[in-house]
Amino acid sequence: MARPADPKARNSLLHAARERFVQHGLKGARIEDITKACGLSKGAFYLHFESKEALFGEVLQEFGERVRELLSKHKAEVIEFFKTEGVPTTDEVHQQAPRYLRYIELSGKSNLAILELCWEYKDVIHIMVRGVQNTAFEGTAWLMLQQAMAHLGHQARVFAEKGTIRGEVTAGLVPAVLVGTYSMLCFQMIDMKQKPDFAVLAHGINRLLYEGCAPVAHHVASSEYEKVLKPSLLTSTEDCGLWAEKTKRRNS
Amino acid sequence: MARPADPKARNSLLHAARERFVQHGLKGARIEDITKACGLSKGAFYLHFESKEALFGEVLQEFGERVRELLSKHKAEVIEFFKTEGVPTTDEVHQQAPRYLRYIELSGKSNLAILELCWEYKDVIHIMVRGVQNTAFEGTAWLMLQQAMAHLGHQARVFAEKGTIRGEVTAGLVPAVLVGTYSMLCFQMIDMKQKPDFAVLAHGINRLLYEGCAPVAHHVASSEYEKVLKPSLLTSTEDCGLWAEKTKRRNS
DNA sequence: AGGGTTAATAACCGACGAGTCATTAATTGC
DNA sequence: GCAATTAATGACTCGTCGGTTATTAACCCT
Repeated sequence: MARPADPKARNSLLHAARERFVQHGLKGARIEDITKACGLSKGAFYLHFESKEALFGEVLQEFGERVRELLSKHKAEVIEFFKTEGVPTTDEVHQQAPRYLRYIELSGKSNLAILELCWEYKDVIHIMVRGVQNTAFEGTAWLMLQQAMAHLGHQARVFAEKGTIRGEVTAGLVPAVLVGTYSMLCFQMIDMKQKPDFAVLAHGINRLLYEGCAPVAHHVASSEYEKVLKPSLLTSTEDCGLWAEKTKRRNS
Repeated sequence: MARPADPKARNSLLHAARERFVQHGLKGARIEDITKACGLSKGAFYLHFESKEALFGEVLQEFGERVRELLSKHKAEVIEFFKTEGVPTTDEVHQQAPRYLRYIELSGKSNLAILELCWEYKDVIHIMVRGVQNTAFEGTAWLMLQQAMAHLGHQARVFAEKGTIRGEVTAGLVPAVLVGTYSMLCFQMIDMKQKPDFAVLAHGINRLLYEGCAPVAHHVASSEYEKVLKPSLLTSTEDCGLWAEKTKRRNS
């Protein structure tokens, strides 16, 4: 009884929009360019989407759900591991004990999954980080990074209590290192034509981090340590307010 | 013979502009708002600056010079250290030997200086990263990050050759960890009202990184390692093209 | 075939903001 | 005080782009 819409029009618009957003940002991308790329007119866009922002919001929602899903799964796995196997001790880290290595493997698997997801949505990440000036999505990326850091900070605290992480390495530093590193990897993805071997990277990062955080082995003379380093560097080991405040700023 | 310009007008504009840029981005900040904040009219802006972009370019230039200065100074210091003291060995890292600790201290000092500089220009950094969509400065931040990674990658390679960094931790990973971590710290600065104790952080990061990268101690049974971890995770230790290509994209 | 319905078009409107420029105000030297 | 000069003003132009809408085209059903 009526004229049906081109079944692939909506999808085509979505695709073209994401592409333009990467190139010019959410604000910089012109609706007419998006529609033109699909062989449609400007008006057609509004038959399928409320606005540019609504389109991007839809994609972002999808990505967000995938991320949350992954994070809660990882959280459950870690809790399960701690419950059945316990938290690896400092010595186990130094000795490369099976329990430590199993934990690293578990952690690496989860991080690998996150990297894979980031690869799938690399354009969205790129847009979120660099393409949403003065839109409703301003700050979304930063919010997600902060959430990720909070998520990881929780875990780091467990290790800190167990003594797996030495006091010198501020507990708040661990999430920053992890999130920072993964961010760098994500930022580079947009320029890669083919997917690299994330497994190696995820694994390497975890080992680097955990072994780097491990306290100095008991058998090592700690006197050397005191002799060389200026004590002034180490007086304030508390969090120096760096991770305290839950930021709030910028609304255009 | 002529009316002199208000001597503090230019500086006042610079200051107000940076503030607005942080809040609304380079494009989103309106010239009239900037001038209004200084009690001036729109036209006055053009007596002092070619355009908004020119103003920001001036500030950025200044920041860039300070950064380059610091990096080249650090490079010289490291070269000097390697020449007079040599590169710390794996065992020295494990034993927390004086030479290793001196190197960490040197490295920490330099990173501290960088953090201090970032604090001074935290608004500029914020703008560069999140406030230059569709301007000539698009991608500047990313470029600087890449340069920093290249700079650090050079150093990491020296350590890799000496065996201080184990092959498993991809050499390219080290710069990503460092730059990523420092980026996270910089991103947080804009929301802090007072300067935290960067010395503790800079020191902690360096130790975490170097000790995390150190190969497993000789006396530790590496058989455990092989037993638990799937070999598949470790087959491709090469750079998987992640750090190869010198990106080029996005020109509006 | 043709009437009804909806997709799609493109000319149009309106807001917004960068940059201009004729005009006015302030300051200096004589 | 007055002429000369330049700072400073703000109304104006102009291009851009998001969103609207009257009109046309395509399609389905009977």
